[in-house]
Amino acid sequence: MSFSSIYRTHHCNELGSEHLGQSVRLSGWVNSSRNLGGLIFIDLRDREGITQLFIDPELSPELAAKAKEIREEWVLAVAGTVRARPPEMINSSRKTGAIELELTELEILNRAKAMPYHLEDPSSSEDLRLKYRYLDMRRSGLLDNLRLRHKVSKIIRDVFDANGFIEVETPILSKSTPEGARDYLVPSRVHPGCFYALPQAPQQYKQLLMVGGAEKYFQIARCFRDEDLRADRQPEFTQVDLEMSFVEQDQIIDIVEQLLSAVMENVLNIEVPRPFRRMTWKEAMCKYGSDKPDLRFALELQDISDIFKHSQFKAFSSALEQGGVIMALKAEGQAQNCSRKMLDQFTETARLYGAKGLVWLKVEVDMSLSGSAAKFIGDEERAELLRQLQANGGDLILIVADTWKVACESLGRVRIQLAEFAGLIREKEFNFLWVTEFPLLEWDEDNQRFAAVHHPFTSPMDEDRQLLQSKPGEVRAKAYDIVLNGVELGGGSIRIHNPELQAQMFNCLGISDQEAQLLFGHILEAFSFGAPPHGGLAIGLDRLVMLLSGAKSIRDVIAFPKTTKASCLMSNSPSVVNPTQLAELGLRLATPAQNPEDS
RNA sequence: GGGGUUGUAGCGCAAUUGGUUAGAGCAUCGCCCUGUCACGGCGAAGGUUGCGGGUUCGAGUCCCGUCAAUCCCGCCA
Repeated sequence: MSFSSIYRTHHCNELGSEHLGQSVRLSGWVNSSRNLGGLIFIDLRDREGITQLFIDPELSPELAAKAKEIREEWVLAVAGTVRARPPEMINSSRKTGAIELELTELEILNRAKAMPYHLEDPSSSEDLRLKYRYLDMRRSGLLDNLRLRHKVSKIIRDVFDANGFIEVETPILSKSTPEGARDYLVPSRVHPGCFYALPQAPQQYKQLLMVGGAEKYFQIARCFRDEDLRADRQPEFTQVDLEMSFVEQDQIIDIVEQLLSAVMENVLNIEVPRPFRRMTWKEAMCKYGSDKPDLRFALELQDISDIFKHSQFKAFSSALEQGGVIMALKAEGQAQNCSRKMLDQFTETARLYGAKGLVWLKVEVDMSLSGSAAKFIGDEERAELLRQLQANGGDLILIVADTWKVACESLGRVRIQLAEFAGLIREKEFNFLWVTEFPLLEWDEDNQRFAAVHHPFTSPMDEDRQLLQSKPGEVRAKAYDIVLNGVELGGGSIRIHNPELQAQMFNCLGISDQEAQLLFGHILEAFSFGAPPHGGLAIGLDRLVMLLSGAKSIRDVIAFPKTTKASCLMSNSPSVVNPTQLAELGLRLATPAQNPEDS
């Protein structure tokens, strides 16, 4: 790679003892300057590193005069001679620390105002850093994350290419569909009253590419969802999207494992054992209380309903009477470590996720039980509980009695909190996991109908097809998620390519033939012209890079992210627009505009 | 839509729990300094305590509302 131009012959992390005596040119920003009166030092920084510049005012008074006014972050082009530092002045913490550049020329390419905040201060508030994102990039390590992201994208493209995939761009101006997330809408000028939607995912296009015979498609695709944000959710984000024809689940899984292991090997130099572990959704929920379990620590939930079939304890008996379950989590040796305050926090977590409460029991040295509900537990129940959980003195037992879903999920959250508290998580591990056999449909209480867990084109498992009419809630889907360290990295499914099955699916979802035609007519028509069996998957690129870089938020791996209120502090978007723009689009505001800038 | 945290000088923080003129550091500006590397020394300037109400003789501090950032719940096929 050549850096050579009229501005520089080398970059700022390049010069060393082997360049002694050479005349070179450098350009960059002033990282810091130290004027000692009789000597002037300037640390010049470019994206590669820092080189110390040196001026002796006695030898070059005109350079010294210029250097005197130089401030942080000014842009300089300099020329000089590489010379060795005195041995005791070598800075071993810097690659270029053995040398310095004795200047013969100094050009100020640009001045800079005083920085709005200390660029290297990691405690700087995030809103300032977002407002001055371009300054944040200079020193905070953000640029390193963007480089890492570039590297990941590059490897992904290489692996896809080597496997015969074609990268295809699909439209950003797309069609709104009622399922799923809220759409971002774009008004059409030529069709007054009509709107495009920004894609939540390239889902339909990629299936149409399969009908078109592309067979192996991928795209690093921007997706848009107008929902409330989180540390791991931005209104626009990037998916590594893929789709293949004439395949079943195993071929999709294989290519994704190739992608991820290549990324791990090339980016972090970590070899990931393949094939990745697989687990059914049911097992994940029962054992870990999550559809994206973190397997960097053990701690499995256990169903202890049978032990308490005749329990006198009302919290247990009423849950069972209502068809619920009693789930338990045993934390080895944690009875002493967990203070009352900690147990209260666990209880709060369980409640946050819908549980009515959390029962905790400490196993004493004599194998008796103490804790909130100990007195409601009979001797026989106690013995059976300790036997099933293989509990010993000093263990802590946490119990939730509720509906199956609430009991598993709430205790699953407690499981994570407990692991963090007790330091059980193997932090350095990258634990990949496939979760398979997701349910196809989920009962939607609000709308009193079944809704697709994945999306309406997901194929049911062949052996469960006959349950579609009788027990829709029990049908499993050919759907699979890839999970890394408790984070859902991506998911996909084998799609329905058979028109009758698709009609049956719409029927289950309560979508009439007419509605289906209106919403999905184009894709249904496409499928009627000979659709190949196909399936695919999408990986959240932002989340993947976040995990690889160790960042706490996907904002740290996105060049210009938005805040939790979906605004950009740097450009002040969104903003009000000119009335003529609205008029052109045939739009009139029902509520007065509230420009975030004004408030 | 709901809950938590935070908001004091350009920046990150302090202010003895309601009591005099809101402080020191970094940055800025001026002067000094020959081996620094977050150089150092001396000096100056810098404030409507996010905003709006309220309680009080007195509010940065207590109360209510509001705005912003952030974390979480709902939501995210």
